[in-house]
Amino acid sequence: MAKNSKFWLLKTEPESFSIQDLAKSPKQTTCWDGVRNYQARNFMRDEMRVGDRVLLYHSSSETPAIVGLAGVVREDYPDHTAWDPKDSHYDPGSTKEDPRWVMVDIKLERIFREPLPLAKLRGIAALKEMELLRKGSRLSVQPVRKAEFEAILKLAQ
DNA sequence: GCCAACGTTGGC
DNA sequence: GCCAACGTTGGC
Repeated sequence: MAKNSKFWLLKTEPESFSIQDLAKSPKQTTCWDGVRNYQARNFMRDEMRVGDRVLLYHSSSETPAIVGLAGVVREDYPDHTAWDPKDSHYDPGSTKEDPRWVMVDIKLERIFREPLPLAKLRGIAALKEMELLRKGSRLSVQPVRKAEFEAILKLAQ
């Protein structure tokens, strides 16, 4: 792990793309497409770097939970799904000359043996200020503090 | 399915 | 630039 690597949490709805789907992907790698929120995009575009560590979170599922670990293997490049009129994330405002949305590639590192449910995380003192646990938090790409990341790894072992 | 908390859009 | 209306996210 690079010295200056940062930590992130990425949300996904397992019904559309789960960590199990990532495990079955070629090279266990996927492009993280479909992000259509400026703040989330800016994190991907301006701060996510190869080697950064990523927590994967299943949202809108029966038991919302952090389910595993991944790493950034390719930095920001245009999200081509924004150009596809048939894609649910189509954005006519994004052109090939001036792409509005970006994505990164992530590679699976591991699936936690036991997912860490939101309800459990709420009881952990070290995570009190975690963005994920903030009321009304909706960011699908969010930074995670080093201490938070380490506390979560500890819970997952 | 409900609804709180957001982000975006567009009239003025 | 304000802000109401609307759409979306996501836990419960």
